[in-house]
Amino acid sequence: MAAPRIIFMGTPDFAGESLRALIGSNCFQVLAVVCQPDQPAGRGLKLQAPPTKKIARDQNIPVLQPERARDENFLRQLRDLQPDVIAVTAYGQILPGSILQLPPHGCLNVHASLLPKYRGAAPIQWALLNGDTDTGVTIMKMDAGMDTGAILSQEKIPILAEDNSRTLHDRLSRAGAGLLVKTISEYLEGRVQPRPQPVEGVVYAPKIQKKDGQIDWHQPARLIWNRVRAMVPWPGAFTHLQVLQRREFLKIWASEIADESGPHGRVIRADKDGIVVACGSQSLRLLQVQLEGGRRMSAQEFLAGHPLHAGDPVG
RNA sequence: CGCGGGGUGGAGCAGCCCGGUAGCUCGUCAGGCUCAUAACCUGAAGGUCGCUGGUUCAAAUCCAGCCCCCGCAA
Repeated sequence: MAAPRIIFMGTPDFAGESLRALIGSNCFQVLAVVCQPDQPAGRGLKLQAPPTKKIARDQNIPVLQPERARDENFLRQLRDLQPDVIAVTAYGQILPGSILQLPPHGCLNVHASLLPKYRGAAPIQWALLNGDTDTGVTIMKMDAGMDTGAILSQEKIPILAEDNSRTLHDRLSRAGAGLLVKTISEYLEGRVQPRPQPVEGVVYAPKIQKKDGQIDWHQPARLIWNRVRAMVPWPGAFTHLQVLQRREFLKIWASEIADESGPHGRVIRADKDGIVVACGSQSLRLLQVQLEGGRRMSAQEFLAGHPLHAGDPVG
């Protein structure tokens, strides 16, 4: 049987892993890669090519970047490629029915959670925010709803104490990529059937916003710790610090829960072992921080130039 | 030309506005104290002050250009 004809739709690094796996498996003909248009990003707001576009370019695979996924010309281009199936990973736009129904075998999607838990844009962050101890990836056959498609396969992945959204993202993207390659083959050969998602256990994981990084020191240390882990690398859990008459942003990149307690939002102790800040219950030891405009550094380095003492307010 | 902060011994910072002896915390090394220590005390080493040019008797400090790092915004 000839190699299945696939179109890949996906934009960020998470998708890049899937794309690489599809190409690397040598089992498929990747006809085209569809991703979001280049966006102004970074300092200076220069146009940046999405990760998947770079991969496609290196492999001489045609790239399509429609402004809107339901654009007529774009749909015609897709149709002309005559895909057997479309693989979608973090594409970034809702796909209209006209695309979902375009390939004979439909559209398969990689989602970074064990559906129906965490439908939506930020499944990884929400798993950490909620302090889950495991999560996973799901391959589903897409339908018109938001991550409501029938499940083809799932793989459970443990969440470690030292995980943050970045590390978990990386692990899940690799797991998703592997599972995608395996599942597509089985699906096209008719060896797996889509199973509707359970009606129980639906949880939504809305997009994370900048303000979600704001730390509320009234909360128990464990919740704040979860937030710190969830907000790496973006937007970063942040609080404020009085520095030389000025209230500055302080991002917290790594922390651990400590037992000491005190008035919340106050420094309990600041030494080589970290900056201990009292929370609603227990306290949080800040291990790695970054002041506005500065580099990310260990608490010890930070303290060398920004002395903090017991009782100093944070937040 | 999106907005803004910054580049000063190994690390983190002050000094810059109002030019003129290189400062602080930590680390390193040596010595001391101690049963002992990452604790404490004493001392020492270590810097072309991002690069280039300009102004000046004199530039970390003022001016111009360039390189690099970071926050916001996306």
